[in-house]
Amino acid sequence: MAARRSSDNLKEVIRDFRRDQVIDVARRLFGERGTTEVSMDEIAAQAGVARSTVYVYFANRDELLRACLKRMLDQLLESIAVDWERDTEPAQRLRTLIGGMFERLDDNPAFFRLALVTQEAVVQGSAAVGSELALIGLEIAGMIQDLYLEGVSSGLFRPMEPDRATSLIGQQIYGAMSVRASELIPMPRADAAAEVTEFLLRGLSA
Amino acid sequence: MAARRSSDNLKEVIRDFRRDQVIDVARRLFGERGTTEVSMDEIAAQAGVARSTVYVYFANRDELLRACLKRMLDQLLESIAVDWERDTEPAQRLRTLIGGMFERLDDNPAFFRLALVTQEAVVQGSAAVGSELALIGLEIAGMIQDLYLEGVSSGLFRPMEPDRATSLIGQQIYGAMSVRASELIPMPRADAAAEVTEFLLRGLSA
DNA sequence: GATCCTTCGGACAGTGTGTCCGATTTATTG
DNA sequence: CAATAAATCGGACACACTGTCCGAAGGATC
Repeated sequence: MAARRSSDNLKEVIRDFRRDQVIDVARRLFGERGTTEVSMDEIAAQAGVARSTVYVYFANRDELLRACLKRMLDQLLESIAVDWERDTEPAQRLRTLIGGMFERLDDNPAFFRLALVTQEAVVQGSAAVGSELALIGLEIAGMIQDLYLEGVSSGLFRPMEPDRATSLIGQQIYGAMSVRASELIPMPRADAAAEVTEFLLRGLSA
Repeated sequence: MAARRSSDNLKEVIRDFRRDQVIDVARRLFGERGTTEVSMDEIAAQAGVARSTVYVYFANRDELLRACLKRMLDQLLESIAVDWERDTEPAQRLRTLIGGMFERLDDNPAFFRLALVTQEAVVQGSAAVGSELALIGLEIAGMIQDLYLEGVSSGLFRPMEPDRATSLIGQQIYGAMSVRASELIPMPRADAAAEVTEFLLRGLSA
C-alpha cells in the first residue's frame, strides 16, 4: 500500500515535471512571438514531445496558456512572500513588494507583458482563465491593503477608504509594470522601484 | 477636371464610409468576444458585405485590427482636444484629460480593454501595429508633460525630471484605465476621475 | 450603349486545431 | 525473466479559418 502510494506520487512528480517542461517552452515562445503566432506543433517540437502528448497534459491551447500564466504568477507570489514576511514597516513593505514584482518582470519581460495583457484579454473568449488569475490578483490586493492599513495605524498614511487606497496603489503599480514591460531598455530596477514607491508614499502621506 | 476631382473625392468618402462600417462591426465583435474568437466571415456577414470585399479594404486581419485601434484612439484624441484648449490651469487640465479618457473608455469598455491590451501585444507578432499607436501615446504623453511643466512654473508642482514626472502620471492613468476597463460596474465616471486626479495632484504637489 | 469600378459568391491551397488509434517504447509487477 | 500496464509516439483525420483569385452581376459615368 505504501509502495503503491509512493509509486503514484512518483508518477505525479514525473507528470508535473513534464508539464512544467512544456510550460517553460510555451512561455518562452509565447513571450517571444505572441500567443497567436506559435503553433502547438512548434511547442511540442521544442519541448521534445509529440504533439498528441501535449494534448494529454493540456486539453487545448487555452489551457496551456492558462497554465503558463498561472505558473508565472505563482512564482511571482512566491518570490514576493520571502521579503514580505521579513519587513513589517509599511513603507519598506511597499518598496519590497514593488521591487519583487519588478524583479519577476525583468526575469521574462516578454511573457510578463503578455501576462498583463492576457489576464484580461483571455477572460473574454475563454471564461476559464480569469478565475485563478483573479485570485492571485486578489492576494496581492490583500497585501497592499494590509500594508496600507498598517501605515494608517502608524500615522504614516492619511486615512481614506481602504478599498480606494488599495485601488489607487494597485493602479500605479499595474501601470508601472505595464510600462516597464514594454520598454526596451528599462531603467535600473532599484531606481525604478524607488521612484514609484516614493511617488506613492507622497500621494498617501498624512 | 474639377468634376473629376470631386468625383474622386466622393469615391474616397464612400470608401471611407464603408471602411468605417466594417471597422465599427469589427470593433464591437472584437470587444465582445476577443480578437481570436471572431472570424472574418462573421465580421463580413454582420457588416453586410462579402468576405472578399473586406479584403479589398483591409489587407488582412491584423490590418483590420489596427484600423479598429487607430480609430478608437483617434476618437479619444479628438474628444480630449476640445476641453484641452479650453482649460489652461494645470490641475484642471489634468482633471479633464483623465475625465475625457474615462469618457471614451465608458463608451466601449470591452474594446477599450482590448485596445489597452493589444497596443502592446500585437506589436510582438506583427510589427506594423505599434508605430501609429505609439504616436498617439506620444501625443498624450506630450500633453501630460506640458501640463506638468506649466504646473511647475506656477509653483503648483514640485520640480522633478520632466520625463519621470510624465512617466509617473502616465502610469497612474494607464493603470486606472486598465482597472476601470475590466470592472463590471465601475464607479461613477466623475468620481473616479476626481479620485485619480486628486491622488496625482497630491503626489506631484510642491 | 460601351466602359469602368465595385461588389459578390464561391472555389482554392495552405495552415492550424483537436481527436483518435494502432504501434512502440518504458516502467512495474509477479 | 516474462507478462502486464502505462506513457509516448507518429500519423491520419475532420473541421475551421485565412488569404488569394476570378468570373459574374450590378450600378454609375461618359
